[in-house]
Amino acid sequence: MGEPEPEAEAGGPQRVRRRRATAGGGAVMADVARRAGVSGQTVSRVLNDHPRVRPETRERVRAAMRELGYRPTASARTLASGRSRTLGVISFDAARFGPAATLAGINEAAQEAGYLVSTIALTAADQAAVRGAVDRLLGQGADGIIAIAPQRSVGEALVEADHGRPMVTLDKSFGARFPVVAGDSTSGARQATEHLLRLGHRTVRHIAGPVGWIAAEARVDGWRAALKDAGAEAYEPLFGDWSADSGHDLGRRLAHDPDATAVFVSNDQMAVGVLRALHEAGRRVPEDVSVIGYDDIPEAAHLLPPLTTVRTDFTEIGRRCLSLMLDQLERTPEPGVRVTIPTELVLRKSCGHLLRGSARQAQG
Amino acid sequence: MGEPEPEAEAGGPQRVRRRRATAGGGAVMADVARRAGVSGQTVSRVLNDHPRVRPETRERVRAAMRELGYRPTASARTLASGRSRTLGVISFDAARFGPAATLAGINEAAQEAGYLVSTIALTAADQAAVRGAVDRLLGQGADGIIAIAPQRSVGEALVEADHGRPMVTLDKSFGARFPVVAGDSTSGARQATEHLLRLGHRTVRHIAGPVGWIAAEARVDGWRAALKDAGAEAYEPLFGDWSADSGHDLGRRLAHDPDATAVFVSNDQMAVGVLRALHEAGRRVPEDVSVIGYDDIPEAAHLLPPLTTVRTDFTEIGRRCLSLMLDQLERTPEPGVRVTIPTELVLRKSCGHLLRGSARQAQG
DNA sequence: GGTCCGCATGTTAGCGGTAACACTCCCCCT
DNA sequence: AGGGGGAGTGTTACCGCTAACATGCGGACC
Repeated sequence: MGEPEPEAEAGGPQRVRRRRATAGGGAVMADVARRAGVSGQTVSRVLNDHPRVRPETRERVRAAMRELGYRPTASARTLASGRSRTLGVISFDAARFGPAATLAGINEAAQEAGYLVSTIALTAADQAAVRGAVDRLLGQGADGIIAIAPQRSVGEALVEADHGRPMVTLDKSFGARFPVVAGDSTSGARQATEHLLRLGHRTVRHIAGPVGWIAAEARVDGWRAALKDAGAEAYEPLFGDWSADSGHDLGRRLAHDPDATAVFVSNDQMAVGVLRALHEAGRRVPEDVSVIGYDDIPEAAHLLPPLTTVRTDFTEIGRRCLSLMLDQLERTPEPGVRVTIPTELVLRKSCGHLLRGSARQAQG
Repeated sequence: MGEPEPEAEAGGPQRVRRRRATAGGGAVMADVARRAGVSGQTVSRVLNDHPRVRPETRERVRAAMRELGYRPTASARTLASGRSRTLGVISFDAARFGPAATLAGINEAAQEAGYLVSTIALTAADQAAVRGAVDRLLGQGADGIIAIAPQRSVGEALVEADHGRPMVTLDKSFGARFPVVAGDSTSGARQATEHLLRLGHRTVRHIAGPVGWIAAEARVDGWRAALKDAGAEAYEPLFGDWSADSGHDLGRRLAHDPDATAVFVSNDQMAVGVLRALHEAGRRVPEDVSVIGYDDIPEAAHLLPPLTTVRTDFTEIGRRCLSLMLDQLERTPEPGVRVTIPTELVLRKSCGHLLRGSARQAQG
């Protein structure tokens, strides 16, 4: 049955054939070359769509590849060429909607561009962890790194862990060192606040994201700016941790303050908690209190009441990250680009007019 | 200033030094070896924690690595050893909470085990896409593949795309071909249904996930089994697409049927839509209708009313996937293991007793 | 006191590709 | 007719690392 091993009985203790690095012991380039009657280099050229190959030869090589089920070995290509067609992504809080959706956008776009994505999900934002992640990704041969750096500390660690390869970051700018993509949090917060003010509320309270988070702070800024422009009083924001639990806790504090008639919440999850706290305290939304969230998670339209919120297109953010990365990788990079993804206020039913001290009439 | 290029002026047109494959032009093993005064092989041994190295030598090599900022080149290691310490993950619907949380669990556990994770997020469940993903992952040198295969068709495609490397799948079993991890959907659905029956409801309606999804069908089975055991009538389930939007649509249909006093919904997102539909139709939860969801998303506790639901520990699912993978990779694999992650009914406020034809008294 | 053995380390030959260069043809121009 | 040049292909030398084998050395053993 078994084929005779080539040179199986030649003199002396033969070196053991080393395990192949290919998956499933498949064919390698030399096998394809032999079968197609060409050199390895020609196979390589076919593989890389090099123009200088006669169509007929190309077809012969392709056929040989198909027949042998040939699959190029990425590590060998990477080693020889210095390019891996792999991108590294560092993410935080990957289970939350925003980051997860952004990640999905990056993945999708990467796939279309023929890149593979290696992800490292970090929990701690300390410098050592970030640096370690960058090291592992680069060691793995990543052609570039996309870092979701939602916290200031992460951004700083990233600058620390500097390296030669292209990089794109999300949310945090470092003096035009790397291109940055971000949702326009300041403007989104401003829109939300102005909408509430326009409805007649004397001022707008704010439940913010945690200190140190870029987006959270940008939203605080936008909110504060809108209040200032309108000459409205700015209460100190309450800081949550993005979770519905924290929204609920903080919402209870606001619920007991009869002066609080309008709340801008820094994300929809916390808004869910706020809505519940208000409901439990017997304050109706939007009749007594108006609430605006942020992000427009898919469930926002179905909350009770449907939540007015600021929509962020996370998928688009992810796609833009990727296109910026490709610019750096394959075209002439513009240094220090900053892409801002516009936001849109989505009017639903959680806001109402404030008329002579009492709130009425839903308006979105 | 510049060091003299070694052999820079030796005879004739020198070959151009090829670009290094290392990131940032860093040091390579030979540099470390030279600096430590040992051979490359010894450096390699230190790198791989080989025991046969004198502690003193080991320390010298480590110091040299540190001083040069040496970082091993993964592609070279992979090429030479056949192992990449990279795992491939194929996921679907990566922006939804369940898959995203599972992915996060996998990532976290992989990191602890020293593996890197490459993710391919698929949108279409067709065979070609799945096969392509497997090919790319293997070509990239993945040591094994974890496939989140929530749909029957994906599972079948996976069997089709068979290959030599270890594999772990999520949700779908293929006659004990690969180890499988899954939440215990059937039992979770049964618990939920039985709880509602125990509260006195004559029967329980079901809003199911889409046809073809393993978990959705398992929940239908569990629900049906519980009804059968109790001798309760089984209405045809309504099939949604997991989204709150579809839950809202389907919920409207139920809301107009006064006989519908208890609903088991196949995930929490759809339940959000159902809650809204019920509210809009003027049917109170839990007084008129009891609702149970599935998954226990972090917001479930803050819905109005707080949602009774079946908790699934997605992070644990992810971790178990990884440990099963490691078993195959590094230990003696048990073939065809099936790990089932238990579920737990979390009682909150969306269910109530049905007394003499009218519902009352919240009980979780 | 020589042999055997095991530890610590070095040497050699790849892993599977790609870059640079060399080499044929064959056509076109002068 | 001879030379230049480009298209198509082959040759060679690596990329950075590891497996297998080889070597040197000191101590235990008889």
